Amino acid sequence: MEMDERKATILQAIIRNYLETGEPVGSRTISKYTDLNLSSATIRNEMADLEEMGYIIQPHTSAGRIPSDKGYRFYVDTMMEAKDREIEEMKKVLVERQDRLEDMLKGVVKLLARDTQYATLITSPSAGRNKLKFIQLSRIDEEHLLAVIVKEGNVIKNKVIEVPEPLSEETVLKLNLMLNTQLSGMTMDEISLGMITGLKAQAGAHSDVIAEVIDAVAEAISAGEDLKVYTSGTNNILKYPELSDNSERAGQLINTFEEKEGLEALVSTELSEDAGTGIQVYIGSENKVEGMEDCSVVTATYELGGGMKGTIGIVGPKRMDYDKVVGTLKSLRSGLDDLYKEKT
Amino acid sequence: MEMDERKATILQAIIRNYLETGEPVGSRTISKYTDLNLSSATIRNEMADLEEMGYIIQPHTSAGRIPSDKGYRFYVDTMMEAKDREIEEMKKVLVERQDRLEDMLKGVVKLLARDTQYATLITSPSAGRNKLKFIQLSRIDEEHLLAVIVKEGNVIKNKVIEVPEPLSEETVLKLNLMLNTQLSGMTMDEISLGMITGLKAQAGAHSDVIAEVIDAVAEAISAGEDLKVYTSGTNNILKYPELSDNSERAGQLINTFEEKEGLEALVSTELSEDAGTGIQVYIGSENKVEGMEDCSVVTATYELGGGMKGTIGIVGPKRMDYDKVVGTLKSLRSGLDDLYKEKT
DNA sequence: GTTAGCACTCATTCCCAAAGAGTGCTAACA
DNA sequence: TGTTAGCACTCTTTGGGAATGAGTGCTAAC
Repeated sequence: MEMDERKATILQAIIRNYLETGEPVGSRTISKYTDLNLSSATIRNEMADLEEMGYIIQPHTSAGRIPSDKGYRFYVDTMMEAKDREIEEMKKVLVERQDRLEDMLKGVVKLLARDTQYATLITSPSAGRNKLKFIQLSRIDEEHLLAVIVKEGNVIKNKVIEVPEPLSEETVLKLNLMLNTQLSGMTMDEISLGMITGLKAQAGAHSDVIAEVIDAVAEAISAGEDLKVYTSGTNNILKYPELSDNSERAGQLINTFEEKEGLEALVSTELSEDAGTGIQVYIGSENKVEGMEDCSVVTATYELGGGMKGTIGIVGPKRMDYDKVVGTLKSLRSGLDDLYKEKT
Repeated sequence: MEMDERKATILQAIIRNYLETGEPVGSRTISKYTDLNLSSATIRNEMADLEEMGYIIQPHTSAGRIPSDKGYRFYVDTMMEAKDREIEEMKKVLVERQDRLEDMLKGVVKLLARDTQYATLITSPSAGRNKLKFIQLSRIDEEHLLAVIVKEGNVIKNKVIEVPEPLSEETVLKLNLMLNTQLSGMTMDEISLGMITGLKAQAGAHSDVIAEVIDAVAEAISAGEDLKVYTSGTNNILKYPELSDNSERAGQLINTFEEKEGLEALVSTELSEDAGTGIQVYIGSENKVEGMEDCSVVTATYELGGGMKGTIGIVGPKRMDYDKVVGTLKSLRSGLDDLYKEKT
């Protein structure tokens, strides 16, 4: 059996209709819905074929058909067209350019949730290169030292270090100089054990301080730099009966969103061939997050320049409005691009 | 009509039972449940009285009674006894003393949610005194300056400032000195406009940098220092039909928790007479958060010493297990106390 | 003051019939 | 050979009682 044009049209019609209503769709509906001028009987024949081919499913005898994962996949792959939707509002928010990146991300994800009525998430951009720019030690008081670690892309990390006895201003200055001459411009890999031992030796009595600073540096530089995930619109999950009527599962989903557990998994798999659009669609069990088998996920990676990359994601039911979602994400990407360009 | 001992016993029995089952409770049940040895008919008489007095409500004729807000209030006020429950697990987590306060708070709130099966929240402790300890300016690169602002309690804020033209190391040192001699130890109120103008004049060509630093200082010092709220167990809301069967409302609740909107309101009202326990109970519409009229909220303030104060809250249905919740919060408070003492 | 008894009220449950949606198959048609 | 009309059949959904049962209020007796 082959997929011919008419079958494709019918499949498309079925999916479209199902996306709107969430109800199984019957042959009669399609007969009227499309402009093929075919009777319901003919449609029925075709539908039987489509079912045999695995694109649609009958929940029970004498119900209409609903798309299978394979059906959705076909739809997404072949029929999706980029609609440049207007999302003026979004751009406006982006352009307002909150000085705190964090707030901007929260704004974006919230707006996106309101616009699409799905659950959304965004990860903070991670600097691609992970180089140390400089370190600044300062005395806070007798017992505490503050280490400020600045990375490429002006990402900053603070750490308070307890010191057993007071250090003189002079000592602090010396340590500062030492650390910066040795470590500036280094990446994690380049900081060798030998170097660390050398530093400690130089520091003499204050080697324990150095050890703590090095720890902080390691923490700041490596460790996925605590990838932050912001979410919004979790409550939208309740709007789709197929996700919420099993309250066990709904609870698990909500929890996943609240605790952010496993969401990185959605976002970290860049492995697919996204054809340069930066947009990826996972249907049903195509995503590997536990409890999300009944959801579809659309993700887009964005760039803010300087190797700052992050991911935006939308999670909804399988009968998601793929057209709209993909369109929105595309505009959003370009919006973020513009933002960066304006800024430079 | 007066509240005598027997009425109180019956009311208590009704509430206890309702907390367990979530179903309206009838006279027959109470007759067997209590050790008063009264027949159901007598109980019915008493219940009629209690209803007249406003402590209980009949959802419809020929249903059992459920407690009214007033009934819960009576229960909470008079019958609650401190049970020192064992929460070894919690203490253990606390004692592990994660170096990052943030992680600790997240851990606590999560554990609390798992233990109680309600939705929970915690606010980051805010330093009571809001004094400036010192300011540190450093050059990041040609165009950027980093301002590190350290407050009492070693709370740190960073701000990257763009500068039109490069500043020499010397200038930065001078600005540093200037800022610190003038501003160290100040509170928000003490920094007058005159002082700011004076600083700007001293800075000469670099007065715009000073302006930005002052802005950052103001932001750091005032503005409730971005009170952070962490939540957990939002999905527990779905476990209580009286909250979740109206999916509109459930969605709103979940949204409130996700966006943290209005949760500050729960937490900021210290105005009540908490008799030194630091624990407060809001029943039904006693709390002022929109959409939370059907919930009860129990909050406890905790202290980490040095004027660092925060609030823990538990949100659940009105038929919350008040005994358990209050007990848990009490232990938790003392746990946090211990943690602080150990540390000093 | 307490209790037994009884009539009465409602929400809930269950069952069954009717309706309705949709299918698969067959036979007729162009 | 593809399309269509028609029909029997299958299942789900809906709606309406009837039965159930929990619980009350009231009255009369103890």
